[in-house]
Amino acid sequence: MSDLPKAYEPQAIAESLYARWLHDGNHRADPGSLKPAFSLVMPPPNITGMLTLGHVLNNSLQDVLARKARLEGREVLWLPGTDHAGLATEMVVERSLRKQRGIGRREAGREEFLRLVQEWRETHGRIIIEQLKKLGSSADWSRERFTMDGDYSRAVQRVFVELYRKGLIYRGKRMINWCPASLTALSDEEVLPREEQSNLYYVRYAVEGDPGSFLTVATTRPETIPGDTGIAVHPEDERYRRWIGGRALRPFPQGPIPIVADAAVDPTFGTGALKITPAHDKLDFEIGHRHGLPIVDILHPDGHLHCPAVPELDGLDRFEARKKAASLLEEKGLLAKVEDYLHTVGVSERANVPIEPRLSEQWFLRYPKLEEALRVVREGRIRFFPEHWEKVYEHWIENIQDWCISRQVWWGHRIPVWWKEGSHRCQVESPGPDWIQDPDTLDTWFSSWLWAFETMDPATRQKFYPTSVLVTGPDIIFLWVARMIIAGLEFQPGRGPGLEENIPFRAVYFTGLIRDRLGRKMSKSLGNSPDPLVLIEKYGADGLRFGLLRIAPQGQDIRFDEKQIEEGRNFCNKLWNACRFRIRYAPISADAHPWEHRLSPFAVEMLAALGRTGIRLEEAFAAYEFSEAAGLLYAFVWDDFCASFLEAAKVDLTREGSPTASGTLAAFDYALSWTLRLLHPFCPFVTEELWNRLELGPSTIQFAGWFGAAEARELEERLAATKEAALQARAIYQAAERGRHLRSTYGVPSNQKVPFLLRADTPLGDAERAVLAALASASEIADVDGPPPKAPMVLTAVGELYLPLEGILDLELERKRLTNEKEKLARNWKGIQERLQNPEVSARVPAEKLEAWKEQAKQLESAMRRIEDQLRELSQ
RNA sequence: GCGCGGUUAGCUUAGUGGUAGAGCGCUCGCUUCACACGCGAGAGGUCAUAGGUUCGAACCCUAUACCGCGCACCA
Repeated sequence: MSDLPKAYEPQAIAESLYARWLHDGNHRADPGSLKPAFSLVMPPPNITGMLTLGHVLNNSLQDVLARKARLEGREVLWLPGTDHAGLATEMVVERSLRKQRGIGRREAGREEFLRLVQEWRETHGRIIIEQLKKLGSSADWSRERFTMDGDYSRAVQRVFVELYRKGLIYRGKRMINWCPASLTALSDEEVLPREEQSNLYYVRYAVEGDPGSFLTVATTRPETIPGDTGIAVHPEDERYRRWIGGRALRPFPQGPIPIVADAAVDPTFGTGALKITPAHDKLDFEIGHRHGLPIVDILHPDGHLHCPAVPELDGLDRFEARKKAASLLEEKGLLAKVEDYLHTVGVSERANVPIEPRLSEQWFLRYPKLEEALRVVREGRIRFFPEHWEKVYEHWIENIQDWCISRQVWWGHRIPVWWKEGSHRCQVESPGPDWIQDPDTLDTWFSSWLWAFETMDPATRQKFYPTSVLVTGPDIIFLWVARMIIAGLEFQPGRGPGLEENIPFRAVYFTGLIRDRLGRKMSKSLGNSPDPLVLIEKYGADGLRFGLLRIAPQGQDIRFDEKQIEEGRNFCNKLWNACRFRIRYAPISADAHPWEHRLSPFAVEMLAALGRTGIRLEEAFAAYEFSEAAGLLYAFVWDDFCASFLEAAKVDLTREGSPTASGTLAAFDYALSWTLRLLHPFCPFVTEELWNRLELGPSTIQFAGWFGAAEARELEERLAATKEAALQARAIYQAAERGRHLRSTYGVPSNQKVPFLLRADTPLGDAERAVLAALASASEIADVDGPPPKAPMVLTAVGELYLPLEGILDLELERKRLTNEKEKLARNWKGIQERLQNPEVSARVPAEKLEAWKEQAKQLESAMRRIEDQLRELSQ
């Protein structure tokens, strides 16, 4: 055990510690273990992903849970992996293909393109995994899974076949969300609403057989006019009633279209007349369907117009066409007016372009087990933290739509359907050489919804499924969380048929979103997302983790500020230096029993604070309040342990023949040993390093036990007889603080030792007096019987403290200070008196509370009297 | 439009009925023998607004405003 470097240098230790943990297999989960199980599955990051602060937060939280569980003696499985992210990866690879060879995936061909994706995945796909290791994540990397692994892929296909046979998966021609940039269908959940400033065009349609009459329609999309096959008005709308059943003239290509009545039209919006383009709008499609209107598709899949009948528009991009259509209308005198209009458009999550509602033949899933999915959450078998996400979940389940699961994407799980001469078969293996497999792949989420159990072999499932908790962001509550619950209930991977055994997790912890200092979302384009690896480089993984977790309250977004990470690092350094201090005194005891020694009041008080912290920590963890837990530990280490106890210990340890010195060392070692373990989940590296350097126990801290509520209570019981001592320690700390206030008020510099005088309420022992002197930087603290002449005074919990320095007393200042103090006390006293004298209060407030107030008033009175005495003294 | 959160010191926030707490930042003083990634002291708040309940409200209720999020077929 040698002296420690002056400051904690995270870079120097992290790598080798992590390598040792891996080498020793410390994070491997053993399904055969007899220990109680604790398990998590890591939300698999995309293979295109780079580590973001969101990942840091999410994985730090999981690591805290995993490491705490190991310390508690549980068998932990934290199962990691990556997600193939069909569309995202395909876009990334296609982009680089275009850049390098100037061709798209279609020119390259399916086989060649997939080869390139594989290649890309091998070189880039695990970057984020390596980054997670730098964070200290204690996942069981030997079990790393990938959603395109052979076994996993087969499971995805088997599940498809199973659901198909149950009649839950079907093929249908429906209105779906089409992404014109990625050229694929999307599910409703992958379409995000975005507010856009656009225009509302008022277009005049001539009414057939009624010369000079026009029906004006308000639309945001004049470019879809060629696809109009009708006009709809509300059946009760008096303005248009006479025209129902008639026809209007479509401006281009010119032609008559029927005017129909439909209750879905809102007569109060726009003009109350709606142009019907059944091929390009969901509502229009429904109305068109009801009235037997033809469907005219005027868009190519890529969003360019396909309408040879209107050459001016044909081939234009949809946004170009919009402008062109407006000017065509203008020319024809059919554009009544244009208004500015703010509205919401659906945007493709990945490609970030407005989606097109499009009629298309796709595969759909009718969700099974919805009743049960609702029930397991309502009945608390799965608990959400924060709780309010339950409502969001319920609302989604109750209004659920069939899931469009096919994608016109190559990178992904190929749909297990085989075609021959227009007929198809659904099975995993090919039915024969002349059968052709469906070209489409499955939505990536159709594979991730199996993640909680298809990543586990039977033995692992037996031990670890259902998992204990899922830590994830609320942005994927539908995409992933809800679907995983449904999958668990439907496929029943658990030990038995009960709901309880098949839910994928018992709790879901939703993290907050990390925003920048100005409250904006982190995004690449804003350039406001710091690189976590740079932060790790600067502050260490421990500093980053602790700093971030301390400011991440449950359920609230986090405003990120690098200052807070700096604080995390400073905290680690504080801990480091407390250990550095300890090493200099005496050998450390790995199994200290402070209660077997004679203890100073300061040691008692610190141990009591440890006990309090332990109990509150347990409550915080039970409620998944991680920032609360980190805050408790921060306060204990910084305030109770370092600022108070350690400073007092300096006196005890340097006093010749102090009878409490051995107790102070024992208390130090005992508290430090537990503190390191309590902090280990938050700061794995520095705690492991210190644990080893101080030789506090076995070769790794990771399984060294946990200071839970039971241990905390046991400690409190052992200290029960010493409550008085703890109070005394607190009184001395308070007196020292008041003394420093006096010094500061009179401008005595910190480095100048000055004598104090004390009129003590009860005699003060030498040891306590020495600590008070040290904390107040006093050269001595001498007893007096009465007020010394003309010396500034403060009231303290141990008596009146005077600073009797010749010539420094500023009478005016001192009078003002004391008068202010008295007034403050008086205000306080008055408030209590009013309460006590109010008959309604005494009638309602419990007696013990009244007693406490009376006691408080008495103390205030005594304090005021003393200040008055002093004021009188000064004016003599 | 409906629903859910939030609004406390310059910033980040704790505080679910009895005199508003912390960290950062700021000001001042300290190379005090663990730590300047530190130590000490101080200034700084009509708890978003308006009503209500209560002896008493940051806290409970009702509106309003602003911010964020979810949901929704008003073109």
